[in-house]
Amino acid sequence: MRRTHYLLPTLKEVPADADTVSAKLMLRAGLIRKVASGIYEWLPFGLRVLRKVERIVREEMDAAGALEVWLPVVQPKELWEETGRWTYYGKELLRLKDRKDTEFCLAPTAEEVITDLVRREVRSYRELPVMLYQFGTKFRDEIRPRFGVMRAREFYMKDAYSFHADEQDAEKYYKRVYEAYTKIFTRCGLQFRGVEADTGTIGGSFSHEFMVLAETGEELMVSCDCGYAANVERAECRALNPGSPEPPLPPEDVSTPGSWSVEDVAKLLKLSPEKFIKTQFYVADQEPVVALVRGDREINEPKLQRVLGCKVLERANDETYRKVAGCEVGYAGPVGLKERARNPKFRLVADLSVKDIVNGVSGSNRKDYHTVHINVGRDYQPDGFYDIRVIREGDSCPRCGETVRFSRGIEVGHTFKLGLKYSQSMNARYLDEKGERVPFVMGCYGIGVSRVVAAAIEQRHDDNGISWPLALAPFQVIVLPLNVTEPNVMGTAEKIYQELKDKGVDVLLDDRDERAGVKFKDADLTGIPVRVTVGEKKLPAGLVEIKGRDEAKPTDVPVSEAVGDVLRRLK
RNA sequence: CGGGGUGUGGCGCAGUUGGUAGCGCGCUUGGUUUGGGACCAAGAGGCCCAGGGUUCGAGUCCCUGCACCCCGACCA
Repeated sequence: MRRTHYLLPTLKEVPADADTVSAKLMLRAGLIRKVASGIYEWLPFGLRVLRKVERIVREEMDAAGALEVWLPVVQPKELWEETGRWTYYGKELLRLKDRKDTEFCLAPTAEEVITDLVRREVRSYRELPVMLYQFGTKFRDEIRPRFGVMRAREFYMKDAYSFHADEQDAEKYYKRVYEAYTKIFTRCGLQFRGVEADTGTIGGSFSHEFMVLAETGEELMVSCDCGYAANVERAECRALNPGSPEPPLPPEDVSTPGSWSVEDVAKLLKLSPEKFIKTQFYVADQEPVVALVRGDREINEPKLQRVLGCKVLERANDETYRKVAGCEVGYAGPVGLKERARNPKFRLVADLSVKDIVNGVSGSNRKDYHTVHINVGRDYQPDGFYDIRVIREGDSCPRCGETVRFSRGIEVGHTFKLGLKYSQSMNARYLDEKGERVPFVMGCYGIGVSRVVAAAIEQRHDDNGISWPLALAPFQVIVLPLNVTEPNVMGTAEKIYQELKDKGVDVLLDDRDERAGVKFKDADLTGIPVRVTVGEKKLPAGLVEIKGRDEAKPTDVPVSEAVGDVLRRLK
């Protein structure tokens, strides 16, 4: 491609509304332009990258036995009502009406249509398993779009859905997709990690997120040398090391007027927050629940929800709190709670972190008083000890016990074992060997294609601009004649350009009549991996300069060997 | 949805007590330059977000919208 015939509008200055590095660079390097909040145009240069990602994803999905389909963006209300998501999905679902006032939505995902398709077309166990996938525009009406295309409202995604006769087959297939994802992100040249993720309200046994490692990432995860890796939302926690042993003392109420937060009371009583038992109130499917966690820790609500097995988990309001605790908000504690409670019908669950607290401190269920020297078993007994807290710096690995490491990442892929959620609610069944109609076991697997592009930049850039991994680079090579009016220079550049093109290399010839500095700056900004510079300085000696985007200095190469040298670099 | 901010050539911004709009970059033309975003000269390009009001006169003051950005809440 010749630069003079290629729309590549680079910017010296950064548009004021770009927030992250990748958003700034995508605008400056001419990949995208913004049309509205969270809605972008992809220019030729950006689209090339998107297509490269798409191609890798497609090849690996095909290799994993998935079949590509094309599903509608505009989807009828009826299907979404079948699963309850027409109401449940909330405002993120963009709804619209056609001229006859029939209601539709713009697809944020495609479980409904795909399940509908498969229930109509797949009838027998003989046809299973079947995995279908598509690339398509998704629309999620995010409250606050940001980070450029990373959290956009309209984005490009690959979504795959598999249908199986039983759990085992679904899990087998799940692993296959996991491996395909690993290949995909490896081929993309990204540093990434597959981590255990929260299965959320959907349930099921498996969910993994694929994170591109980047300091600026939105997601926080833990990992360990033993191979354990998980999103902090999901990461399992062990019981904590008990402090130095001490004899249990008799419980005692102490006056703490006006202080109720762990922080304030700890200061007042000159005790460590680790001695505290924090008492939090929830409502799980209408039923009140009291959860205990050590004073310096936080309840992990998704975990609590899973332990309780409830559909909806909310923080209790003040009224519920008072009703259950029988006291002012802030002064509740586990001791005598069940006896004091006006409505004793609630569950009391404790995190593993409170199990070993000796002579602990908590609210006394009486305003302005706390109880000290509380001990499990003697003073209170929860219904059970569970892992319901958020993992924290310094915690140990749930597998091997070593201290876990924390890192940040960008979620680019998510694999999910759905189970029967959609097949049951949509009555999608097949006939098994015994002639019985049984629901499909399903899995779903997404990759944010447009997000991969942003993540690659977020991971690989420097002060001068982008540095594309070879596999994603819009052009692999840029040929830079420094003076296009000099026939020797231009002729040599043309020759190298043509030869590379003939070899099937994606090559850009910067044939603009611009000063050297402008071209160098643009080459760096746009991040093309290999640069061939043809200039009057070295050409009389029969040399051109070849430089990798991340190399500090160019290498002199004889003109005759230039193409060969470039090709070696592309391997 | 709550709080805050910003809307002025393509981009980044300035615009005084209200007097009819400017700078830098970019763009066009000519010249000089020519190895890391050159210089000189001459140009083109504006319904100052929209609507209403105050005023002899509004980019500027006052209402009302809208858009965009930031923080939070929400959602997963």
